[in-house]
Amino acid sequence: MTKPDPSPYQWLTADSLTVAPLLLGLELVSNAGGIETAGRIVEVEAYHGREDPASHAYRGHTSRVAPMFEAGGAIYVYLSYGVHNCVNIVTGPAGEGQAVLIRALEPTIGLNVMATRRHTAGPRLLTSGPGRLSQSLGIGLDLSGSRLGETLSLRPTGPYPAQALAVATSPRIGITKAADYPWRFYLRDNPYVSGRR
DNA sequence: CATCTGATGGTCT
DNA sequence: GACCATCAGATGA
Repeated sequence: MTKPDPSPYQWLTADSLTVAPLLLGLELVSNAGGIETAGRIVEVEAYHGREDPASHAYRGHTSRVAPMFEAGGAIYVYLSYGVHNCVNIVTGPAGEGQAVLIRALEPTIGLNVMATRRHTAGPRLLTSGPGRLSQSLGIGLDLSGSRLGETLSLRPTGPYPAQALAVATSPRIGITKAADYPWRFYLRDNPYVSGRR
């Protein structure tokens, strides 16, 4: 018999830029409220720690961003514009402050539940965007600081075509100096990738 | 299609 | 009191 892997998320302690493209194609599963909803990750955004001006960890360790300084596999949720929750998967070793923002999913499980939570049934409006997908999966601020394997987990899905991986290097909003490294990863031509380019 | 703007609340200064 | 890793609805072309 095979014993369950005690640490199936060990690979998330790698650098956020390494982890980000590996998250594409995986299914993000939520069991919030005891109801299963899920979607395939099609767009992510990598953030570094203290040296990345765009990162919430840039200004150091505060209570809000404390989960970002946990070891890879932790969940960091923040409230955006007073309206939307956004989910990050923390990466890197403890103390680094790295994370990957989940920007878009292709909905796979519980579309009806998502439609109820979102007050719309338009498939593209369910999980195409960080605020939308969090609402669809029932992800609240209370999940910040939890770990994958609790309410949220990752599950492998089928492979995607090699040419589907796309990378953007355009400068982030708020950064004077253009990002000199790739930071946004998405599945090319996937209809659920968010509109922002 | 593109661009603009109001909503709204936690966090930090 | 300022600042947002966003979204929906409105308006104009």
